[in-house]
Amino acid sequence: MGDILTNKFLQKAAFDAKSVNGALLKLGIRPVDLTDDVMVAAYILDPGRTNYPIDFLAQAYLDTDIARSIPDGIDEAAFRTAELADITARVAPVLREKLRSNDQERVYAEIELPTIDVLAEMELVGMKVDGDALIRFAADIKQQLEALSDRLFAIAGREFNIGSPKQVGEVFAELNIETGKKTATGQISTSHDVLVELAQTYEIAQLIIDYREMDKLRATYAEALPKLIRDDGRIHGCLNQTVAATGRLSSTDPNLQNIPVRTTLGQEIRRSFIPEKGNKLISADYSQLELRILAHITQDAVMTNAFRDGEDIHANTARLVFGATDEKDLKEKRRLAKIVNFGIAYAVEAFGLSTRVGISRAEARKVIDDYFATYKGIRKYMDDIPQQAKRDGFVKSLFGRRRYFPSINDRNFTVRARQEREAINMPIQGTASDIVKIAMINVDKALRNEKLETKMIMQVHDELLFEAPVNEIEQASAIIKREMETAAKLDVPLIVEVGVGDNWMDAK
DNA sequence: CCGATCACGC
DNA sequence: GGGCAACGTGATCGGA
Repeated sequence: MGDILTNKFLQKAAFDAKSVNGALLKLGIRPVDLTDDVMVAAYILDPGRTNYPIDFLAQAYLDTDIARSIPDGIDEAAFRTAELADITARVAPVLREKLRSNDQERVYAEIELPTIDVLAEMELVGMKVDGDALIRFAADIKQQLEALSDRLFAIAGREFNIGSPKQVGEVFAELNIETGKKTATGQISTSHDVLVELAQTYEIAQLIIDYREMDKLRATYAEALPKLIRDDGRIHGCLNQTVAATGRLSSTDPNLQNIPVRTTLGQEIRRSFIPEKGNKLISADYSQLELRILAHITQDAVMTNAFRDGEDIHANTARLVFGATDEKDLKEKRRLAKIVNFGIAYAVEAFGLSTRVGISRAEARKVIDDYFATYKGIRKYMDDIPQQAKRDGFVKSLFGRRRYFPSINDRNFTVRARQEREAINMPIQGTASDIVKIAMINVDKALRNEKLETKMIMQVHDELLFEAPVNEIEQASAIIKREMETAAKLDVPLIVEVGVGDNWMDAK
């Protein structure tokens, strides 16, 4: 079996090769030269779907159905396995031809297929987590939550379920606290933004904000993660390749792409991700990856030159758009510029910007106008892309990844506007995904070539995380930085910042 | 079981 | 006039 699977002269098509190869890797077999993964191929053809089951592939690409019943005397599992193999083999050439006619052979063969084995290996290696530290942290948090509950009940004059937005709204009503906002279902809104407003006047609002943060850390991380640590002391989650419509990976069971980093309390969770004895963690982050891609795609001269000159892009925006002059002025305006720069990639409108920056809608309108007057190429892009999506039905990343927009001509303004924003964002986020996947493939190959023990263990969209023996740190860091920065050649440089530490927090 | 709401990441 | 930042995962609530 191993001989067949590692034979380079045989073509091999699979359905969900990561699962198959992951199982083989555990047995010490490393399959090579996978010709096709029909699940991944179907994802590249239309990444907007939520899943790609074999019965869908049979129906959509072979115009056949899977068997409704199993013949007498045949084991069901065996039959379905044979059927899966049959459909996989028959659908593979059909998908290949569609990829070819879409000009997507390269994103498939050079990015997605090689990514599969990298992900299988990462899942197999996993991440070491200090479960005892998390359990201690959970106990500590729980005490603080109880103290918070007592204070909240005292203020409310009664007990209530703090975890229920509905009951929080009821308590606000009883205390004559006006939130002003309602949710889509007509309930009193207790969203974070509303609570921040109320916290100016009412202590209870701040306490609920604090409670929610701590309860999140307790339930989702401190209590959940230790249960997932396997006998090897590590968590082996899933990295999903066919979920996100833009080409990003997603992470489940558990989600290791949303480990806290922002708040002091949350950072305690991140500190529990550690290397084995004798190893360190290496974190490598692309600096401003999406904005650099935006500069490249739009060919905007001002933004492109800023990146070429190695300038601080947010400070640059603060000067050019907000007219910042002296240092003191710059500090505050840089903060605003940062919000605007991020908003632009998501096609933010005046209203959204105004609530985020804390200015009036008219002022926000002017900021956006000034922004486009400065970065003229970006305005053109924002105008062109929705038109392209309306004309072709899809837009694409720099490497040919596509996303379709079936509702971009919808009569409903909300539906249409949403698809326009998604279309504007996709080439940016999609190209970032392409580049990071290429980097993963190339770093993995380079580490292997150099016979290093350093292992890639996580990807968080613009960050790669590695675990390395202490004596390999310098060499591995150099390889990682080099391969990531040269993963794509754009009209602006790609810059990667590398950090080393004894936990994920300190490696940043 | 599922939609709504909330919170975490990029 | 409406509705209002892209992409995700997961915990919890509360009604069906």
